[in-house]
Amino acid sequence: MLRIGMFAKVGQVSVKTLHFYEKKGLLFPELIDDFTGFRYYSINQLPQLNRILALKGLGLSLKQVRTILQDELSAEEVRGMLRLRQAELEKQVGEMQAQLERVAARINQIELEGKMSDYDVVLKTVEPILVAGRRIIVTENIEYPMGLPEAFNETCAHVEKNGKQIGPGIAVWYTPIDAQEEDVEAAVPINQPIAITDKIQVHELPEERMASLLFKGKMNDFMRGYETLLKWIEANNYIVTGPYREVYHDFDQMKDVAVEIQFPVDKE
Amino acid sequence: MLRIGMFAKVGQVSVKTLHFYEKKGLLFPELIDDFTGFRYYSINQLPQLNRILALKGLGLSLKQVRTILQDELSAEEVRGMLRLRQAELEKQVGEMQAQLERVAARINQIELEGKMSDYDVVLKTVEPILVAGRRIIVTENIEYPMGLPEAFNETCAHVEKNGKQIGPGIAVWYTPIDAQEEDVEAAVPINQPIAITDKIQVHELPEERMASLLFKGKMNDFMRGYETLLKWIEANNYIVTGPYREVYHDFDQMKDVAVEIQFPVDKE
DNA sequence: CTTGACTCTGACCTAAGAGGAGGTTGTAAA
DNA sequence: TTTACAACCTCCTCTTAGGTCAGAGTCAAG
Repeated sequence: MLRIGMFAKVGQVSVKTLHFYEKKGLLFPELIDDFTGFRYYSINQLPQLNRILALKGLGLSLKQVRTILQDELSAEEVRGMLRLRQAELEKQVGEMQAQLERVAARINQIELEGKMSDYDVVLKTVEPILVAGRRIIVTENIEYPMGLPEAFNETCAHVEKNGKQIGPGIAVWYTPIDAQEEDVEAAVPINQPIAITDKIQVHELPEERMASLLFKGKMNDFMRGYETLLKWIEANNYIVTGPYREVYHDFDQMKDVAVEIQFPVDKE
Repeated sequence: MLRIGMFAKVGQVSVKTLHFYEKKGLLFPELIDDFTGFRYYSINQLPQLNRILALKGLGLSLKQVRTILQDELSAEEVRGMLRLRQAELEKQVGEMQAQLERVAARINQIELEGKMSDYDVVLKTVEPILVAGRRIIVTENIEYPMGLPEAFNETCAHVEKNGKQIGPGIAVWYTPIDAQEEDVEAAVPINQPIAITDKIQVHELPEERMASLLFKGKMNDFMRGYETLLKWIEANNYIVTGPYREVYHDFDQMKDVAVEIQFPVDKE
């Protein structure tokens, strides 16, 4: 018979851990002195403790360990749990490696630019959203497509008359980023379908995984947002999978604007 | 100005999270209505939220994130934190992969044997321990070396006379596991140096990383303990790095014995 | 008999929120 | 104007696997 301290020592755990395992129903001392409350363990209980530690060492929770020990699960069931754990672990390793890449990219970026970038990229999943949109082709001065504000004005006016705008305007670029002409849509979110015209269509922007960056500042700095975002996408080994968007959260040309740039991305 | 629900939606976090970040001093609403207590955020605060999420996404704790944001750490300092995080992550990935191996080994073992093994192997670090020991060479019947019990008796008697035994007897095997003769020591733990003789030496067993298994049962089953332990060592890609030990926690030949087998191991 | 090491219970702490209770406010339809 | 309902408020408890005291009782050796 060993007192708890001794048993803890041979089992290489803390006394608190033994208290805790007892409270959780995992391992009870062979004897508890009724008067003093002292716990006494037998060396024969060491295998039980070792089993607990071994299973915990596979990353199972104490609750799972208790299930295995108490309910004497069959080999099948245990194997199932381990398979599950295996899948979970593989996922976690993958996530960690992705995180490692992001950390490395950040370090790299700091070393190159000497400071933390002003903008941060986040990965988000945007919900599908119903819009009324006017799609235009622009061939001149494609950095600031002249027709886009007008297209938004038209669309907004149409939406006002026939329904209700429920969110900030969205520009959707259907052309590759450096093409000779721009194919862009001025889209306005609505909550239910409205009448269409020959120019203004109603459709749903799909749900997508987006790499997103909120640009805040003067419009003449705007391209830096694109630079940062595209650099991030490259550094993190994503690829762009479709049309990208600009969401005009706040767009008063006189003051600072707030425009979110979103690129749909996927790994590899 | 957005109410918290809206801001949470565009920022892709929960309302709870915004409450929490406020409590932790990470992100305060631009305005709180004194009468209603309602929080109002500006879309201009989205970059702040995104920065928090980006840094958290690197695996930094919220406390670290707050340090970075509040104290406006220099690029150097931030890089230092990220380096630290990188090292930490690499370690964790290594541990996870080791865990993955252990899980796979367990699954394998269940599939081969159709049940969970009766014994569990644990990795532990044993403390250095002072012993009085009698080392003998045995050439006959090496599975149960005839001289070993006598060697223990001698050593125990000597220890009794000159000091005090402070733990269970330990046999230390200095020969490879399948050699033709056994070179084994009957060692008895003591708390301070005692007189030596020409046969009984006093020395310290070193601290070591041990793969350990507690065998409990009849002695004629004892070799199964060795089998299990050696199989485990192989399956987990460890190698044996030195003399192995048997610790006789309970060794009454008439009843079940409790003997711990310890092999010093290292990776690769 | 005293001292020091060991043990007991019970309470509070960790990270990052999730979930819920019970009450108040904002907005839209009837 | 009333009413319904969604959104919001604060406060409380819960999660893991124990760690860290505090205050009191117990054991073994000298």
